[in-house]
Amino acid sequence: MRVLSSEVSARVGEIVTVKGWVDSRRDHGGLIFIDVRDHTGVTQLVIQPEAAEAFAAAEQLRDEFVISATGSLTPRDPKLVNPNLLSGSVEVKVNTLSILNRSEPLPIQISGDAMASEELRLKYRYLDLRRPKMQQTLRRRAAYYQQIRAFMERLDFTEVTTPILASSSPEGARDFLVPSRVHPGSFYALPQAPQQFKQLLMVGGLPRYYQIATCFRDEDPRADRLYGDFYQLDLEMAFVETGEEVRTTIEPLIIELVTDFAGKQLLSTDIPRIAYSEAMERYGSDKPDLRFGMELIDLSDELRDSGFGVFGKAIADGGTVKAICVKGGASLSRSQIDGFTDIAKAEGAGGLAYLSYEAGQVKSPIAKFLSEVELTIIAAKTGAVDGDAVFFGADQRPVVNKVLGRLRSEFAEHFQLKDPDVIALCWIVDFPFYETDAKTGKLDFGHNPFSMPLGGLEALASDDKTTIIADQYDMVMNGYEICSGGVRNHNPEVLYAVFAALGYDAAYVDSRFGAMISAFKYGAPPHAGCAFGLDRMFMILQGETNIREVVAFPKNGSGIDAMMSSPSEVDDQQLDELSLKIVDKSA
RNA sequence: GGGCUCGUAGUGAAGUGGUUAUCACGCCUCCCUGUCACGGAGGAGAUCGCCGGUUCAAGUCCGGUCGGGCCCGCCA
Repeated sequence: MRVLSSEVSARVGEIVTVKGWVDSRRDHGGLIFIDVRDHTGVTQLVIQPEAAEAFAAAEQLRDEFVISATGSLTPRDPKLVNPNLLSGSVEVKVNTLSILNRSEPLPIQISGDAMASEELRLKYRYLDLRRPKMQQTLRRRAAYYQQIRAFMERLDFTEVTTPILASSSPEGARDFLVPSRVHPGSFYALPQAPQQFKQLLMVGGLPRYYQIATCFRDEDPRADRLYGDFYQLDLEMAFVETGEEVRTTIEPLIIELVTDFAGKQLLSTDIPRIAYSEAMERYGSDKPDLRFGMELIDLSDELRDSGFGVFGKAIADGGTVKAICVKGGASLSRSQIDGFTDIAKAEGAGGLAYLSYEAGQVKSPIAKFLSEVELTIIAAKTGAVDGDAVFFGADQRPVVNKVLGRLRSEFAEHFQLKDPDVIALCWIVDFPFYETDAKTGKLDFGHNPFSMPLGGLEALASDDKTTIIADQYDMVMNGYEICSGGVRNHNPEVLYAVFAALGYDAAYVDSRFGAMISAFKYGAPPHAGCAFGLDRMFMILQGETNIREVVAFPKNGSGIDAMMSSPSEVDDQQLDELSLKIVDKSA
């Protein structure tokens, strides 16, 4: 009977068998110690020359050999206890030892503090996964899913799996296409989300649906975004007409995950609802990190007639001047400020003006352009005191918000204001239904066309379409978007009107979204829902900043799985069956 | 598609234009009966990612290229 490392302490005096990998071997010539590792920890084996066969086997052992050892579990002499091991007060005096499998020298080191590059870790992921931290992550993730499912079941949501072979939808991310053999020239698409299926389930009479759904998107990845496939907690509720009902339904799950599951401190259980426009004005972002303040202060009125040309001109051109007060910012060196200036420029700023408050003085390249009154007002409105620095953005409003929003996050990072033990949640609500494309000046959908415009047909008739609000909402966790949802537009008349506002006629809508629109014509109940990015939320709850750390087999930044060598070329015969021809392999 | 950045034994790192490229872990041989990242003695192992250039001389400087990472675009 196999005994795990976590169990050995309770088995003193028994004959036990332990199995696992050789974590380390300490050969004293006449006495050999082996640390054998399983998924619960490490146990020390002692092999003495008296057990001749076992001793001979032990002499051959190398790192990561797979072994089975049987012997008596004995307490260690108090002087020999290893407090660093859970099993450190006992050891196995081995009688028989068998080598279940051997291992070549490893291409990456599993133990020790020098960790291999991510490139190699992914190529040899099966070795990387043996590391205790990765082992723990895998099991934590299973527990995470279990807790989510338990919550959803408790609330009478029904899990339904939806097709992986689906059809291409013209909106959104790039699709992964799968060629049809039976229907040459036709393709399935892997779903970017089960969006249409879940809405059709609502039409199909299901009151509450959920699914831990695999989603596929062919878009470039980021540290917080996987390439290819990822998982969403997808849910939808029938006869729900407000986003608030969805939010209050699902909120307790997230609070539970933050506190019970992750053991983190929730900044507030009273989760704020912040309008999109307000979030942009106060935080310069639609996914603000609320663990710290540093809000954007609008100084346009105060600096309208400023002697500093950059400020005055920005306002005269219809723009705005805003500022953030960085506590302790006066300690920043010139080169550090240069670094932040580069970031500001990358976000579209012309430069980065600032005031530094030191020893009762204002130090700044621009101070000489500002009047005493202006300096006093700036200090008063931003709350800047000795030791602080105030940074300005002066440009068109969207640019200023974007620049200062980014700087707010960067300064928080620099001054370590992002407490890893605290989780701050908020809902961003009231997204604009339509947006004007900054480049083309053309009106387009802000988020997705299937959400309900607040005010319905009446609102859609408005002259300024950009004022129309969608009943749509995101949940934000520590500056990451973890959920997006909306009240769906289940009314064919309104759906046609939504597209008509952009110049698309009914025939266009019918051709693109046929199944949805015809389903809605047969008594679709009002419905609303949302979807959480499970990989990303888990990453945050685990305190990680790289999403690949919490996924067993992620692809790299180029969409390549170095371990499995995917994607890969296929046989000509396979291509023939699919009526496909590769035109240019180098392109 | 663009910007930044990294690429040196199996792994992780050091390396000021100038001798035979340094260290740790790992690997091989030998010694060692209480170690626990055991210790000791010795050894093997590097086209400094690749191509080109500057130079008397390039791991080091320059250009290109390939690969990794981060970011922008993109991700309804």
